Amino acid sequence: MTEQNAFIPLLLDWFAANKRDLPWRRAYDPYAVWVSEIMAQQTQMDRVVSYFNRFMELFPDIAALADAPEDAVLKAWEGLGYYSRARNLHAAAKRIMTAHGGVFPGELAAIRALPGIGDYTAGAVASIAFGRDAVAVDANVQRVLARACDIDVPVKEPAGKTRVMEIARALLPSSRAREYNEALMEFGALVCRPKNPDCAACPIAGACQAKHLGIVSDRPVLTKAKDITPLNVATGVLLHADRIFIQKRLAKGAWGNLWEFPGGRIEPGETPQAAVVREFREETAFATEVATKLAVIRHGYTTFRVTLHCFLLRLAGESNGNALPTPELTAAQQSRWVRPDELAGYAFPAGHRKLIDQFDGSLWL
DNA sequence: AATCCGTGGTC
DNA sequence: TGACCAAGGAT
Repeated sequence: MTEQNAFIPLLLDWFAANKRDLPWRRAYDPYAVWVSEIMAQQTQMDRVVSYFNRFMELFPDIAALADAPEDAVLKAWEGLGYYSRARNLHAAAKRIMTAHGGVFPGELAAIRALPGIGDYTAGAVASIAFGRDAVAVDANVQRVLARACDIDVPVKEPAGKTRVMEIARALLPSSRAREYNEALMEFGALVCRPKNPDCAACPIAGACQAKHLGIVSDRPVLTKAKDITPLNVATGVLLHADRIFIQKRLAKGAWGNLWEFPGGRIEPGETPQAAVVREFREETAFATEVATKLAVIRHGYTTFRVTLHCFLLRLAGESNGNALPTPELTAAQQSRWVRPDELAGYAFPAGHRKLIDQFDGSLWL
């Protein structure tokens, strides 16, 4: 791919005139750039900004983040998904305090060695925050270069990934990596979009091979998407003596270290009501019964499409007055009986958060 | 290499 | 409505 680095200056000009006014672009402070890059993984910048601003208010610098309880960091991340990012961010802040004297490292290798930072993020922070000559190849860059240079192999597979990386490195204008990387990504997000790319307004259309060949919609070459699995799940809000039972999930697996209401898959032939009672018995050893059905919530996560049946539960049989029983936990690391107004302070998976926000304490007290 | 890990927006 | 997909990383 030696043909055209001719379009790079056009891209840099386009970026200078069209870049969005994002908060971390004010001073390009390494901590702010780092947080923004972690938050932006597998989502879009527009969705990140409000989280970013709140995060920086709560944890204004690396020391504040390192000193914060992990629960507080996860609460600030609630709704963003991929919560290992928040756990790794927190762990990395602690490591920067101990191993780097509280100063964010400026060398590519040192950045890459931090937990939660891979090739992309290391290149992004090194270039954007420190001006290093490093590439940052994300899905935008893959798409833009696949179209501009007509890459005919899937960019998500090793061969295509390597190809894009080589091109990106070859085109990198020395000492201008920040603008270069940001320009490629911003251009991919705003003009050279996955669907409906705005070729009519494209500043590099004249140099785009896919455009020239009339195959823009065939670039990048996509790999087949994974099948979506429907999932029926039951969960229960156990209310006793004006308290609600919640448990903290295990550190590993989905929603690690977040809080939740007990529940689980509805087995074939099983009613949602039976499932929630069974799950409560298995996860807590509590004997419960359904008081009312609260809601049916639909939401997706990774490759699943969940139908979440939500119930209000009470303890079955003689409940020993207002005493709050102690569970035998099998699927959680700890549990609490909390007042309904305290639910707002805990980080829940999105499906459970939807349930909480839907009732907001109005029904269960 | 393949799988896991969330969520919400878009068309 | 449902399939696709986004400033990825860890194992």
